[in-house]
Amino acid sequence: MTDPLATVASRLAPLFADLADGVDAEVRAAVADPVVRPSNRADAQVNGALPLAKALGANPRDIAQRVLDKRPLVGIAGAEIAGPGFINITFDDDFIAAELSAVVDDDRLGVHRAERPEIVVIDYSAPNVAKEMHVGHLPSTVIGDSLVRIHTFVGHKVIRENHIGDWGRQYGMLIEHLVDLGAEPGTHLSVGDLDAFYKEANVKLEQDPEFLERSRRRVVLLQSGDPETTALWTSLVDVSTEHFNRVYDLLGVLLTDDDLAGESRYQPMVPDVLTRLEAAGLLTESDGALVVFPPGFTNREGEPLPLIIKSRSGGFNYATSDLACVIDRVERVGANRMLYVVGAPQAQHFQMVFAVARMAGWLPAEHDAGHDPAVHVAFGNVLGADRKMFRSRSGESVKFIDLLDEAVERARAAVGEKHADLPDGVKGHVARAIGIGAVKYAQLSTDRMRDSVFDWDRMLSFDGNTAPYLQYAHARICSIFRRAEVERASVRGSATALASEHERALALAILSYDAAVWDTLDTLSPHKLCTYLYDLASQFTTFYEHCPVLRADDDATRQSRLVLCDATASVLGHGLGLLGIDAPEQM
RNA sequence: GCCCUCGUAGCUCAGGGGAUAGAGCAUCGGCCUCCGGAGCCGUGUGCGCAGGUUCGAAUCCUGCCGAGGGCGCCA
Repeated sequence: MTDPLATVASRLAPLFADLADGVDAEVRAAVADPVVRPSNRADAQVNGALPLAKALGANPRDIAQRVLDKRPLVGIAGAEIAGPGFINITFDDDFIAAELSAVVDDDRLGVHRAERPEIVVIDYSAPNVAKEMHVGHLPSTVIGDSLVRIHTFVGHKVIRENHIGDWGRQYGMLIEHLVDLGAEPGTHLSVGDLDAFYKEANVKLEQDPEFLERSRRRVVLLQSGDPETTALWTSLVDVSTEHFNRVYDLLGVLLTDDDLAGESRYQPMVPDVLTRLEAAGLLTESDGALVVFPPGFTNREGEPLPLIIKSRSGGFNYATSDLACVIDRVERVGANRMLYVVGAPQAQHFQMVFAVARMAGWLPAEHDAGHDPAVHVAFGNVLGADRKMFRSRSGESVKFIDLLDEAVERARAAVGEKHADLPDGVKGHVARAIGIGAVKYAQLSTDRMRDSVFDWDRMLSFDGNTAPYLQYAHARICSIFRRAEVERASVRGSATALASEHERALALAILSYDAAVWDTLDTLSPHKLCTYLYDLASQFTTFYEHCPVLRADDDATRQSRLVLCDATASVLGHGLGLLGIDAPEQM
């Protein structure tokens, strides 16, 4: 734990707790928090004396003074009481320097591990078989990938699940269409354009009664496990996953075929869901369907809203397989926690599924950390510059692969223009890092609950809170070392002196990485990490502007500043890595 | 009709009980022979509205307005 604010908090907390001793137990928990926050008047400020004084009926400044009388921050920081009872904290330079060298030496860059590692299932991406991936899959795929990386980094065991849509009534028509195209079971398909394929099948379904009937029969065959039908279905899934993998490879996310956990996988467990709900006495018949009524949900007429387990026609729908999923993840996988990275419109669905799972006693116990065992990590839409759903000029949804190709092309043009002398091989790699990074970062850098606006020029800009800006900062630092002909690792044991405010500010920013990562994790909000990295890069730019590194006045200063450069680059590179974004050494 | 999410500067977004609300872009004005000018400094404007809780509210609560979404057998 290198977050300096956390260090202060840990020193002050017992003292606040002591003073709060006489307070009613219920309010004590809240009032004993020192409330250490960043400040624009000092390195940090402690606000906890005010509420504590209120609870004790005492003077806040007196409370603050009694805390400081114990001299809890010796060797860490100076403190003075300000205003109505704030404690302003100014860290000792020696303390910052010591913490910094610890971070520089640490391959975790100061980020502490989870105290209690958990098994975390993260459900994300979830494209549909026989359809091309489109922009709509961007948020889930990119946010999910980042959450996977961050959870893994702090020591959780992460189970990636790509809950692809590979089951349902539409597979009857798709398989029949395959048959019409002359497909043999087991042969390798090359369905050129998945979207066109899907549309063709759909047209036939609407126009050809004979085809419709065949499709219906085919659904039954599929559900009953007919070998030939299953083989055709499998080839359809295979050609789709090949397409998914092309997207994932170009995008640079961790998903592989091993992570595929389509709806089909959970079909065999569906009867068990029914049995268990029945045994728990939760199942009700309503309008011919078997349902569960979780309390608190109502329909348009104000009547109780059911979660439908088995439809009137005898079919199961996605609520049922989602419940099967919960059971599987908790009982077979051993999940302590499940994250569903799925769009906000499905909020009510997940609330109901979680409610029913809880009623049935299937959810894991909540941990002491207080977080929910099942969380819908919701996000808003991707909008165009016109604030409407982002679409191509022809009004179609934009294909994911086209989007990524365009991103790389645009980045290639920018790189060619600005750094024409890069070797071609490097240029291609850099173009990809910048283009893909720009798309990912644009998605990750805003609060996921808000709709995001897709704007090529803004996301590819080298100014502002963008991937290229961060990548540039990183590359520029790498170039300092190249120019100096110094190995970055070689400076890591050197002493640092924080002579100027800019060096201090940069060092403190580096030390905040721990807090930034954990804040991101606690709120499942990658944009907090983005904001931090942008702030770090800005601090670096300011530092670099004011503090000559290679032209420093003396060797010790130069060496000290090289340490700051190295640490900054390490955190930038690592932080971008947690977002799933590459940081080239030159660009 | 009920429920959920969102509303912060001209634009795109941070900040989500703490003192004087920040950044980028755009505007305007300066600076610097610059260790990668993909630079630096300055400049103006803002918390949708109204109540409430609190020592303290952009932040929490209620109502209203506005935008989007959801509300029984699709996923």
